[in-house]
Amino acid sequence: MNSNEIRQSFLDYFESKNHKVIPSSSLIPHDNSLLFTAAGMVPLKDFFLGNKVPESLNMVSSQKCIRTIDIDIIGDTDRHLSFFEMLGNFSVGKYFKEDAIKYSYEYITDVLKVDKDKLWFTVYKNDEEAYQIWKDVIGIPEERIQRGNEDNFWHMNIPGPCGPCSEIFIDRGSKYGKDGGPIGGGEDRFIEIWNLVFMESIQDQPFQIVDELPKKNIDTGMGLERISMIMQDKDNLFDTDLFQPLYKALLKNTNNTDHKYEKIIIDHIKSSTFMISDGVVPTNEGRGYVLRRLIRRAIRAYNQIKNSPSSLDYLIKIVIDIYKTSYPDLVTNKDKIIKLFKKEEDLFQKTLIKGIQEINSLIDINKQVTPKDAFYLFETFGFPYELTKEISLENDLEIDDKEFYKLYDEHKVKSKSEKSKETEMINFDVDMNTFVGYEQISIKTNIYHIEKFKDKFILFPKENPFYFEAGGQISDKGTIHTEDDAFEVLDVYQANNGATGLLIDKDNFEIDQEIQLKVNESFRSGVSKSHTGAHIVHTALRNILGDHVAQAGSNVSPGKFRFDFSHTEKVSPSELDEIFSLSNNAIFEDFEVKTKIMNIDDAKSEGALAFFGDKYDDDVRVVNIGNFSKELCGGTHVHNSHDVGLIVLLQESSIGSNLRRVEMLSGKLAYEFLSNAYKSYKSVSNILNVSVEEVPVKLKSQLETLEDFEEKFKNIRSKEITSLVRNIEDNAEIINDRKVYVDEVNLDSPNELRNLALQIVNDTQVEITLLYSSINGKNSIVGATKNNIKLNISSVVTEISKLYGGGASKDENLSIGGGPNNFDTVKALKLAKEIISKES
RNA sequence: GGGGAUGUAGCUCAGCUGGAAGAGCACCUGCUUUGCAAGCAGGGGGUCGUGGGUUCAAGUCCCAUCAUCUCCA
Repeated sequence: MNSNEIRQSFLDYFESKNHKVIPSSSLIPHDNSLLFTAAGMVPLKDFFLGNKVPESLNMVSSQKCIRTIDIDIIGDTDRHLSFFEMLGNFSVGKYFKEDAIKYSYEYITDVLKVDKDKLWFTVYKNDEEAYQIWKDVIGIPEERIQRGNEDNFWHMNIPGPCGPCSEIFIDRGSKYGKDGGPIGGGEDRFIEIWNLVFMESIQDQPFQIVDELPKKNIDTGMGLERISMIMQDKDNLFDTDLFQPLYKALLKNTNNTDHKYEKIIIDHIKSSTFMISDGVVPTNEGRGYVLRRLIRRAIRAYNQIKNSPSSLDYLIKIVIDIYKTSYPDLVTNKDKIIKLFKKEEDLFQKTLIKGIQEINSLIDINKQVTPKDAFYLFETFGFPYELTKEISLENDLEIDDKEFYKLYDEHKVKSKSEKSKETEMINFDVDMNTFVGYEQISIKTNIYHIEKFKDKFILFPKENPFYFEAGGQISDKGTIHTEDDAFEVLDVYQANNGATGLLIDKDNFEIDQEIQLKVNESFRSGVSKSHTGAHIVHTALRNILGDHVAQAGSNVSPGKFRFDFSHTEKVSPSELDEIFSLSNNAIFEDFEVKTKIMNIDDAKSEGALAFFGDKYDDDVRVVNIGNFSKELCGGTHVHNSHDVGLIVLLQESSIGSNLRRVEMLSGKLAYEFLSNAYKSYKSVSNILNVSVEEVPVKLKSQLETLEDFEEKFKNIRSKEITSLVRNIEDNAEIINDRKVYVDEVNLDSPNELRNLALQIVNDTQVEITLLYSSINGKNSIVGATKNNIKLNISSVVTEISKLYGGGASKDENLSIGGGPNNFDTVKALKLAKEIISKES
């Protein structure tokens, strides 16, 4: 059976058992606390937690996943992959252990036709129920059911749902290791193919069960790669049809075979392809950084074994070929994937060249490479440590690994960021309330729950019009009214089930009390203008710059908004101009803004943009701005594009490689900005005494005139100085047969003073000169001699400058000095002459 | 979010404890020469990223800011 057939048979089997087939969701999870979708249940989390109800309680999927925790191990083993597909069947409170176990057994033995005698099973140590089902209902001999400890208990490491699990293994026979079953036997012999999780309890700490879940869920996962390996009777994952085409193509371009490097390349190129396709861009932070590491690790491995300078992009095409039927997006995004990948290849090439330069100069100068040097190379230049070691070894230098990794760990600790306020988890046990803020901003309702929070209180109203910060839009502001009083809402909080509460600092409320909630109207309308504006700008950016533009974050507040997006280069002024005229024209088109709840598949097929990664949810809220923009969005918006008023671009900037940011104003703030700008402009036109339109031309000509005058002034000044120089020549005195001129002069700048001294010794018979000038009340002294004079003028100037509390430069023929203190100039110059007469 | 580094001529970069802005390549002119990075002589080209500050004096020190590279979370 090839892998496509296995995937399909799995979906078909469970569809026949009343499961709804759900599509693989994006690798970018909706939940921003996760880097990537790492399991089939990630997109379904809200259903399992009871926050939402799915259309069908039984579901089945083949979910693409990324796991990068052990990225450094990939290549060393035959088991680790960064990209894999998880086949899974799920039940939200519908069926439980017995059916889950029956289905899995039937699928494996009847559909895949795996030999029953090769199957082994594990259950959690005290899960008697599962044990009984395997033994009595299915009829598995007791010796092939083992009881496990923590490996057989699933939880998320936080307070929340948890439960035992049961795993299914296949015995690959004695050539893969010793007998004894999955627990105790050979790791490579007993391969885990399927994990069935029975989510039934609530824990407050890992393994501390405090309660039963009201509804019991089933969550299972079977790695497609592993089951393919079994079904295709291969030794390892890389020999399956999911990897073989890549492997064959790679071998054509390499000389010596090294399995480690081959595995790294094949695995990483696959995960990179999928990640870029789902909108990740190589950058220096977050998901983008993981992608960058994968790409660079692949290139580095390729450099070790390739036989000619070449790009790895040919493998991307093969990845797409393997997966195109299940993931047609790959084909659509092919050009984008290759473009971004090659760009990262080029960038890495540059960092390698730079790094090699640095390490060579270290070896040349210091004759050694310390662990500190190696870490410096790695941390500042991104130069791979193994490469540093290799080059050092070629020069008979060794580096202490331990010392290097010590520095690395120190750096990791130093980089740990402090928790921001927003990510604080609030674990209140509170029922869900209803958000009514799309329709109403003022409402009478009742309090159903009050929570003390630090020295303040959080009220939970049954119906809530306050928007909680999400999708970049900041939380609403407003007030709570009782019959005779009003309280300001200090902040909006959300409990982890999604119930929204209002923070106040007064303890004046009680459960069931009726209150009037009022969202600040102008605040809300300001935010809505900005949010609709952000959608318009998003579309404009995509229209002008291209479809690779994807939102990387946003911040929406009254009158101001900013939008971060992926883009590989600086946006040119003319592009910005186009983007903003397109945006403002959209405003003037009077597009109606309509929100509607629709099925996600329909939304997608209509081309709606998903701001962040999609999550599986049947119904999504889609915001349409005429036919101009269509986005999935939970935020608040104005009713018509003209309500935005105006969009002004403040600036475009970089926030990291391949990431740009635009900052904008909307509505009244935009008007005020332009109005002030116009006032300034108008006042400039008044000063120049021309009409506003003529300002640029007039200003330019004025500046040219100014330049002209400066030039002329310089000429006049230099003539003046020349005549001054002649005068000086006449007044020079003879000291020790040398023509010497020492005097105070009146000049405008230290530069002029220096030039004067140079002219005196270069253009006249004077051989030694020392000049003092008070320039803007500051003491400047300069001394110069003809080249053939032995006197070190620097020492003279230094001596004199000391009188003023300063110092001087050290050139023997020209020295500039000065000092901050007051001193009698006549005395100073007299002393200068004395020194000159003594030393010359 | 936290750390490290860089920004000087068209390009690649040097510039020490502050004291007259440099090299190589490229470019222009002339001579020599017509063969694999051609030689010689001369020349043009710089807001030293930007804005402040300290100082008699800042490419150099301090602060802010922008841009680029890079490691970590």
